[in-house]
Amino acid sequence: MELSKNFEPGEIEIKWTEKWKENGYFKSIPDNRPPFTVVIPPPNVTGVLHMGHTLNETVQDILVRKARMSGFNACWVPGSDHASIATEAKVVAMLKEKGIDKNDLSREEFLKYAFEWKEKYGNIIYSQIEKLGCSVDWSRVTFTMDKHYYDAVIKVFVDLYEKDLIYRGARMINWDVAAKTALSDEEVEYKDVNGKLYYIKYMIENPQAGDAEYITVATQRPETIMGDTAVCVNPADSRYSSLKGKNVIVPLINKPVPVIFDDYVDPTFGTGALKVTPAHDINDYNLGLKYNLEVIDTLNEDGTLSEAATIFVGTERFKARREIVKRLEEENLLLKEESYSTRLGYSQRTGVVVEPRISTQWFVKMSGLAKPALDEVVSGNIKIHPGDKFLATYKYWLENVKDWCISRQLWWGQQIPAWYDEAGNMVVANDLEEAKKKYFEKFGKNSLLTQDEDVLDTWFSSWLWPMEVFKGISSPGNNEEKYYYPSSVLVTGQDIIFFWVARMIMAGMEYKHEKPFSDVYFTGMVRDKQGRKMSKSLGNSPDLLELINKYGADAVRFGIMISSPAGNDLLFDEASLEQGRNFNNKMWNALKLINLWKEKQSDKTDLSQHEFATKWFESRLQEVRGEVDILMQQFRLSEALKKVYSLIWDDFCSWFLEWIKPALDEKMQPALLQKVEEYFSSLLQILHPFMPFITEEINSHISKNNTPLCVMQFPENKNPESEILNSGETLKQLITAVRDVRNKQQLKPKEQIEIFIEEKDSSFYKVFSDILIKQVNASSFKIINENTTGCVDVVAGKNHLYINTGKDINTESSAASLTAELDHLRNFLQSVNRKLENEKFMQNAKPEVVALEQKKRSDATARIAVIENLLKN
RNA sequence: GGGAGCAUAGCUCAGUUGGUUUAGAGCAUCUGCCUUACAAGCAGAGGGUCCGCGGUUCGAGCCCGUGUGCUCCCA
Repeated sequence: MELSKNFEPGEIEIKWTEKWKENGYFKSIPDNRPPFTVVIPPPNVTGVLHMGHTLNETVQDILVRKARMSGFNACWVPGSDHASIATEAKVVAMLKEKGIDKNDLSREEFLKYAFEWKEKYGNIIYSQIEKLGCSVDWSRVTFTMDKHYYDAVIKVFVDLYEKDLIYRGARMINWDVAAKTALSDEEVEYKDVNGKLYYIKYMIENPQAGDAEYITVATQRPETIMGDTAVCVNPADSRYSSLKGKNVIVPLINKPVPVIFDDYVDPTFGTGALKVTPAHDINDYNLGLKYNLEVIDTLNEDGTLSEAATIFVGTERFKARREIVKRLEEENLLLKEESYSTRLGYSQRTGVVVEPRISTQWFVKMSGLAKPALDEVVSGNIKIHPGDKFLATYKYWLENVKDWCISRQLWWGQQIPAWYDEAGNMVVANDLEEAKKKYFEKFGKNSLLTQDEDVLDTWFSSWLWPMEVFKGISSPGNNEEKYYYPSSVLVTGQDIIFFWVARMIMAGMEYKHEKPFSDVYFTGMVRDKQGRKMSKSLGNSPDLLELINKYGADAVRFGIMISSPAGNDLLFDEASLEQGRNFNNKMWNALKLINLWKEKQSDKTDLSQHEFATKWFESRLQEVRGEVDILMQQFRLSEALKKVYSLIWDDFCSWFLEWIKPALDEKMQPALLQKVEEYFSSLLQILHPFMPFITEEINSHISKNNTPLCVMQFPENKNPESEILNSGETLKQLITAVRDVRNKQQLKPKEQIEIFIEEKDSSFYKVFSDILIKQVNASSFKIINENTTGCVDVVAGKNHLYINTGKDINTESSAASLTAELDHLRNFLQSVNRKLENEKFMQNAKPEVVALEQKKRSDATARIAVIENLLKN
């Protein structure tokens, strides 16, 4: 069969995707094998895969494929979450384009549009996961708004409410004025910004003669002054002691408010006088509670000034600030402006500045749930990788966790199962019918009940993910759950350690009394090659499908894994994808070489001349297979891939294939060819979890076995023979050293040389002398006992070679390099001798360390003698 | 402001309880090659004050202290 010049991934990827799917290789049903369960961190249904996902899914696929090939019943559950805020925003925008205002729709109508939208766009993400080669079980796709999932979320809400772990109350919460909903603390991102501090006059009501007419209050937010209900100073601050019992006049609205005295105020900050706006600042709110102050909410839910503000009603908050500053100036109430660096909270979802707002919301009590989740990780029952980095963060958060605000003023999501009568009496129940029953039991009457309008935070559904994908909440104790739960590894980004990971552990401990996963592997963040975060606004995030089109999925997987040290951020550079593509071609060309050999086979059956090469390669294979196993158990996937890459490119292609390559006029022995194909197939098997498509494709050309690699089980690994590995290393060293001489002497490839080696143990060299001769284009290789003249001398390790190039030799440059090496060796020997002559070293060092130093001394001494001898001649 | 992590070749990183030839890899660089699998390649080479300073030790890239720089988390 004619093979293309280079590997062409496109059609091959489609072919193998189909084949895997048709045969259901990734479908998992419980059986006698041990399970290896992974649940995908559900991406937003609205989204497309970005590079962070790509890294994540690739890591999971590598682990899952490796497990599937190692005797496990591997089950990787795909899915997506409904992403309340993001999706609702997209649907609202889509409706707007159609000329429909969300406010004109009923909840049911809106949800109908939302589900239509989800059906249309929600599958993009799945096709991308498939394109990447992810071996997920498509029969298990789960969406956080599926019927059973929805019910499970409601069930958990009701249960936690009945356990008194959920409550409803008015609290200061983070308000997103764009999405018009409450946010949890974790959804707020703080950024340093340059703000301004405005110094404003608050006139004193009925000042006494000789007293000041006003006090100066510094504020960053003049637009909130209409909500002021007091001015607070420190009781120890002598500047203000005369104000006891006085009122001051709030500027612009001319409203008198009391001066209160509290330690909370820092006299050294600003002017030492604080305006108190209980509705718009958490600290002011607490002061308000203490001093029983009125709470005046001067903002609407969309961030415009409310009726309560009385002036600038309907003006957007930042515009209102500018207008108010202008008016204060006009009225001579603004003393000065000062630039001031501060921190502002931004909504993670919409990017707008978050408003602290008093609002009645639902909360989960966290402290009780946090304890078991903390213990599980601290005790090592759940292992975090890399642990040194994240354990402390995890601990700190759980030890200081605050209650979780779970209600959102949206429609897209699980509607809170609380029902109210007209007087505001409430029951919590799984559905209306149950609510009616409970209501009657509680209040002794029937009444018209209305369900809470709000939905639950998306994380309140995804924290059940590892359980409910197996229906562990909606039908607990079912066989699937028993078999697959707890899952094996969770692979996710470190940015959602609190949002998701910690909460999943809480939920798992609460509902299963068992961890949801045994290991957590945190991948780093994908940055561009300048180290900047990838973001839409910077436009530095490449399109995954374009990359796959350009390089192939295997090359994308390779590129992202090779530059992804465990847990560290990854600097994404297309050059690494190129490296992956080149690697594909390298393997493709090895296949082409083997195919050429197939076409002209000899009838010879004597393999003895290739015994060294084959035995050596077998041992290398075993050695690397063992190393890769260990690295993968430690989640050091990048290093494992590097090992396999080098085994294939260097050991197999550059060394082994060249060593056994028949001369131009010779044919290939069938028995040798078979071994080559076996080795290649083994290599492809080791590489398969990393690069599934090309490995399947090449293997299908060379393997007699029809089983695809994705389900082919790894053989039991044997121990490599260290002696032959050592000999192989020596042989490589010799070849390289002689080639270096050839280069330096500027020999043409076709010019032959003679090699002599000085060594007593000739059998050591005999086993590979044929290979050496062939690899350096020598006419002969002789073992001698004395010095030879007219040759170039080479010292490779302990081996001393003489090379007759048949040309005049450049003795000067070789003498210079020998002298340099001699210097180096003498220094080295000196440092070794210092150790060996040190009594304390001899007393304290372990015997094997001493022996090693002695060996270093004798080796170095021997080499020095060889070089000195050379330089004499 | 509190806490964590990192600093090794031009770049990205390995370097195991302190001792393995006075530090390794990939990429990049340089030199020579159109050698019949592969120029998206082959062969070879160069490249390091292990961030600074101090300490512990017979011995420090590794342990301790301190300074500097960067990154992240929390308020």
